[in-house]
Amino acid sequence: MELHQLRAFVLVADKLSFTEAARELKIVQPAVTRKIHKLEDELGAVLFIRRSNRTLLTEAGKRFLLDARRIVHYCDESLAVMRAFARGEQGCNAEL
Amino acid sequence: MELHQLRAFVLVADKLSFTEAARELKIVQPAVTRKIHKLEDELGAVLFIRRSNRTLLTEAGKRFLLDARRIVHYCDESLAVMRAFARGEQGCNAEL
DNA sequence: AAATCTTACGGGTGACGTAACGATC
DNA sequence: GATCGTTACGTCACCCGTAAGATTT
Repeated sequence: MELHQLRAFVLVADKLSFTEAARELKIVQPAVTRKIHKLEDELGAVLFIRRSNRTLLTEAGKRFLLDARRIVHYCDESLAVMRAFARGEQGCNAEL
Repeated sequence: MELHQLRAFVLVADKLSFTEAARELKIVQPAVTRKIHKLEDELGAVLFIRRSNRTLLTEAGKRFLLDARRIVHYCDESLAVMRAFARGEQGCNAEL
């Protein structure tokens, strides 16, 4: 399980569309399909119901979305904090 | 930023040793070095003080460790839950 | 027929492992 | 001189994009 998979999953879940998610991620639809499929394999659970026109979340998908969203959000936040912190204290702080 | 980087970081921080972390990850030391360096580049902050024999956390490293540990733990937990969930309800639950 | 997701295929980037190097005790 | 982290290098695997296929409206 990797972050780029979670980011893709959250986007697809939000848009309920692989096409839209791909556009936002600035990659191509097949790439999104592969990311999600690999994630599903690793989880051992199907996350979406693909119905030609409509894309829906399964129960497992709904459940996982809560976690995925929180994880992604937390990572983004932490990354921003660290970058700000680093900017503020350019010289790395040794403390031996 | 990816999970495998965070996992490596947490291990190195715990052991305070790239060598030990590599052994646990079942990869080789240079691979760990590269993971950490890439992570540091992305964060824009140095995480470790490499002092020949000793490896220490910088202030930035200490700070980031809290987040990284939580994120990794949360991912592992969520993954376990999802797998259990999937095991319990083999047939994916449609709900259209 | 149009739109959407999937599968197949070829190519490029990234990560790994081995080996050699530098530094510290 | 032994240990530990880094750098260089060649190889392999993974992921992407293009193209073609299947399905539904």
